[in-house]
Amino acid sequence: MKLDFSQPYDFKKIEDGIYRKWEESGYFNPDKLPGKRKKVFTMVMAPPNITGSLHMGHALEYTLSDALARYKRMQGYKTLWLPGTDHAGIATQNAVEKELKKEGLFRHQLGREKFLEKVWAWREKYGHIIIQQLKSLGVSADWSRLRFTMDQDYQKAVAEAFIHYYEKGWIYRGERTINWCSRCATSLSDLEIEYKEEDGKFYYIKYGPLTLGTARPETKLGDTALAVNPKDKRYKKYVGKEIEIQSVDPSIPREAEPKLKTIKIKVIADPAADPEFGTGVIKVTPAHDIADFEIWQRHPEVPITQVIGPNGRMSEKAGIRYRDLKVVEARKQIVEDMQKLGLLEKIEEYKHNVAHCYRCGTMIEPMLSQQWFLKMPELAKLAIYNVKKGKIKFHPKRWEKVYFDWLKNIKDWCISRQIWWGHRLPVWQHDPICIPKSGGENNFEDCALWQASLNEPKCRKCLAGFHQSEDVLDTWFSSALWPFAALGWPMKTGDLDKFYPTDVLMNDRGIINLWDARMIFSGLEFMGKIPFRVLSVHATVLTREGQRMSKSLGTGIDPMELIAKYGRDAVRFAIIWQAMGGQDIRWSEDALIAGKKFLNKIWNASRFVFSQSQSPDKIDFAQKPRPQTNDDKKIMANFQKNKKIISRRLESYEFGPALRVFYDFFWHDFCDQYLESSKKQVQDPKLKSNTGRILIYILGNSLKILHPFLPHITEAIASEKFGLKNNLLIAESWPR
RNA sequence: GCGCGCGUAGCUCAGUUGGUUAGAGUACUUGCUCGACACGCAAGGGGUCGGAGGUUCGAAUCCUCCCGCGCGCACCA
Repeated sequence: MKLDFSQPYDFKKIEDGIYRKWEESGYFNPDKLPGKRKKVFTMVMAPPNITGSLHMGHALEYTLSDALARYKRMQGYKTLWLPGTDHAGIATQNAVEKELKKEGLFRHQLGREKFLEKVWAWREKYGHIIIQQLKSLGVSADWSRLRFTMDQDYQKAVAEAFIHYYEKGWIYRGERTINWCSRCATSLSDLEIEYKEEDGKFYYIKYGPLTLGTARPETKLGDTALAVNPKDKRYKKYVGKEIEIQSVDPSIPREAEPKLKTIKIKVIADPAADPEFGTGVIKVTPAHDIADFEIWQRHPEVPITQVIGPNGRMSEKAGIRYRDLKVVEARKQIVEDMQKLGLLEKIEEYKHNVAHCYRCGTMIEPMLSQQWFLKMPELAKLAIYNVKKGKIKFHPKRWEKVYFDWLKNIKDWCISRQIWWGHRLPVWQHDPICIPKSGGENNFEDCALWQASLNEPKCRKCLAGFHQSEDVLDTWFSSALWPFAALGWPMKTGDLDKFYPTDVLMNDRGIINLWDARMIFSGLEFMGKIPFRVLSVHATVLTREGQRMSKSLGTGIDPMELIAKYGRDAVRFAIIWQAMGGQDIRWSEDALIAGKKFLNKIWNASRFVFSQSQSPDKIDFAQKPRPQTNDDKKIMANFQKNKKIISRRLESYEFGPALRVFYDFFWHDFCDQYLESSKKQVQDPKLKSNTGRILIYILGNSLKILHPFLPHITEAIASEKFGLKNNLLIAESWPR
């Protein structure tokens, strides 16, 4: 490629082709970087989902990471930025199911194996799109080390981790009321649900002598007790007694008029009942409410009735009157029935937060089911201790609080999911568990084994045969191993030796607990070392109006469109320009204009400088010229000063301020002032050649400093016009 | 309910431990096509720094309260 400085700056002509040069050089691979490079710098990329296409959040994260990686590379570090993609269990499965639906297919019609074939085919087809998009941003990751969280080796790592926990006795199987998404047909952890405030109704229902309030009257069919606060004097006389109440008879067919039925229900005392709220009486529905389940654990004598099925419809046990109705339909029906029978005292309007699936938005149905759990107390302790001791630094520090708050009140992690796409649990089991329900933790040893210990394919207790668990692991269980599993763990690889622990992890605040915390305790547990030294939590990109960018809301901005319109470097400029710290960014198109103008400025300043030296060869700019005039002294000193500030800013992950400082120097000090005075200086034969050297020196070194931010234009100019030790700017050393 | 963050020029944002006429980008006004660049240069208009108190010789910067916006967490029956 030949640069034509007689033409105005055109990003299309300049940027294309640069990326290929870098890839061909091999410099993204730390082992192929020139020079001695004793110091090592490592980052792992937060692996994007294979379902995804690049959004502004990615563009921000990867641009900042890339700037850091390039800076460190130039600083002489053996720099590894390890890329990958995530299989993203539920998200990907949903995407493929949607695709199938277009053909009128449903995953159960295909069966597990066929369905997984479809997912792999889908991954082949779409999984690389995001990689291409990353490349068009200029991401300097080592693609030769690209990993996928469902690679063969990675699957081994996940199984190894599971077995490790299993042998420690930290994995158990239990029957619990968990968050259930009836659309995805799987359990979800607490971190995988989102609350939305919704208008609802609050129903006051007569229970014999008592009245209680509830937002979910349909779960009344699964009530097995009433609870009051032990200190509540109003209800003291009922505690421990069974009371007789009139209730709706669920055995009357739906077509017929509702009838009353007399049932008995026990009143228990439990601190979970708040005397201040409602009437102070609550119904206990352990199978469909997580808080009620916890009450049940304190009162195991209370029976459990499951009246809602995994499909989100009322079950057999709800009685023929309600059976098969969707939850909301059943609610309508039972309210109507109770009204007719005079059981409903009053209805109030109220607002409350309703849980939804974070992947598909369906309302969460708490549901009793058998799941696998990982005990968290010891792991949480490790994670807290190491951050408290400062082994891992959070930037900005305030995010530590979010991390500590979660870990301090940690609950055991529900790690099983009832989907097909993911890491299948390496356990062989029979269903249901034959140990009697105790409410506590089930001793599952007799009911499940991991493969290696499976010499007796029958349960010692009930003699039932074993089969491999149908469940897969929570996606985050495998992501938690990323910093070391991506480097080859559990094998003892050279990479693991060289590159673990990593230096910096950069990501959005939304996954501090979902991912970062889990990497921290996993790293400590399996490697005995923290997975990264610094967690840099970057801003979230919002719309100009301050809304969340989202495809479904139509508020998203596609970075690829911006790149097509403004070019890669201009988009990077706009991102970094606005990345002023942890503060959220209200995306402003003005920054793109500023970027465009700045690139034009660089181009034209270069044109001027090169017009001063007609050397046909590549120009040497390594020699530091001696300043002669006052203007010479000023520009040389200013360059030194600003270079130092940039380094300091970058070391503390202040990308925006770093860029702005140098923008100011380059535009005003160098172009507006020195370039202008140089025009006079070159008239003087005594100053002419030295002035030329200063122009070259400042320009060449400015391109170096701007390279982490604007890699394409700087590389294009420098690698063509300047004599570089390794032919490319990317492998040059940072100015001294 | 608890916690966190934010409210500074029309718009998007800086403003490091309190200290001279509060800055940048963008937009706007005027002049300038002089051999890097009109995606430019030079000059300029525009802010009682959300509000009210307080500390101080001095506060956008520290303290208290209030108002507005955003986010996170909570056993929300």
